[in-house]
Amino acid sequence: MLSTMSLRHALLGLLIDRPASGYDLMKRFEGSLANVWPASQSQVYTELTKLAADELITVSDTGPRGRKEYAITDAGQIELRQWLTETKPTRPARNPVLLRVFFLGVLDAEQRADFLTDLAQHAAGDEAALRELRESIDWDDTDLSRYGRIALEWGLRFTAMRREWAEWAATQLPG
Amino acid sequence: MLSTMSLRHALLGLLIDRPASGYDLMKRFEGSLANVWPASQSQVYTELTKLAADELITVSDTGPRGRKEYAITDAGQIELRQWLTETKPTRPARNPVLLRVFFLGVLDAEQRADFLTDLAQHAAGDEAALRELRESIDWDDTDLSRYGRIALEWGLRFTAMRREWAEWAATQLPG
DNA sequence: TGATGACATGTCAAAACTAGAATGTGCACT
DNA sequence: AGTGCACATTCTAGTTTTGACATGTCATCA
Repeated sequence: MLSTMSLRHALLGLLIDRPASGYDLMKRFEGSLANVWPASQSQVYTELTKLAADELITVSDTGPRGRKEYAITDAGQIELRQWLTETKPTRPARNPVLLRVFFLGVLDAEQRADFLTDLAQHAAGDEAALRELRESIDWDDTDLSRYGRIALEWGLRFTAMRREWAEWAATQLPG
Repeated sequence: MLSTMSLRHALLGLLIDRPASGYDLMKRFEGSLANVWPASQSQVYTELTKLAADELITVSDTGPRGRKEYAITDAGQIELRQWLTETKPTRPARNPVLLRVFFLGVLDAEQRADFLTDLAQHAAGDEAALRELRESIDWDDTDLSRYGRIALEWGLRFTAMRREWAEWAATQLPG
């Protein structure tokens, strides 16, 4: 059992709000959590089966088309709280962009400049998309809404930082 | 063959500078790339074997204690350049911190505040460590040095952003 | 009634990653 | 001569992730 196991906690966190089926969870994922913890369909169903086996969730209801609605158990709630409060030493995340930056010397001057221009433009695009997302959501008073907004702000600041850095980096290239 | 495969490119990138053994590469990793692409010892050796099998690198020399020195081949150089210029659709990265933020509502007010204070402090600590790293390195005129500096600046801006965001987020918590 | 599309779950193989154990060699110093 | 450390590689076992494939059901509407 690894210390990460974050998909399970993402699912537990969604289920603490209200019971849901795998299909429901997939859709709720897309709206919010997919931005911070992408997961495929097969992963979600596999993890739900495991969570049920570990009795952190139970099948609370069944519906048409074999629908299974899951609800979080007491043990699941405890597990979720434990995970939330456990402070992690969080090792540095992988960064494919910076990995490329390290080896920019391999390219010629024009390609290098293009690379950074591309990054700046992508960041600007992401920034615009997040702004649009912020406008499109009707923020209510629920927890998920409040904390989702805070997470979105992180994204906005991050994209701004990436854009500014890429623009600065372009000025640092050898003439 | 997946589109990522970034460890191979990290190794190719290091080998383009000069030939090295697995052991050498591990050490060079620790100094620089480990910050943007952590890899374990077993991963490095496994990948070197595969790279050699794919003829992107070859054993250029052998030494005491079974040492095998690898050199990049022409095919390897082509592969590296290709990877560097290929523009990636780059899906959103996993973010365990933000995942937790989404579920902060589960905790009580004090725990929530502690959580964000912790984040701010960790970010501040990381920022200080990076500043120290920047001072401790003797930056020369090599490519790795120039681009390493640019990557480090990314880290500095990122940690600053994280700290500022965590401080701001604390002001957004419900009274 | 037939087609379509949303609903709904599941299985599989391959690749990647984690975490460590196991094994041994050569060098330098006392 | 002995000892300890840096050098150096390999293997194993388990977990996670990816990406696809397979299978079937229900509701709606033309």
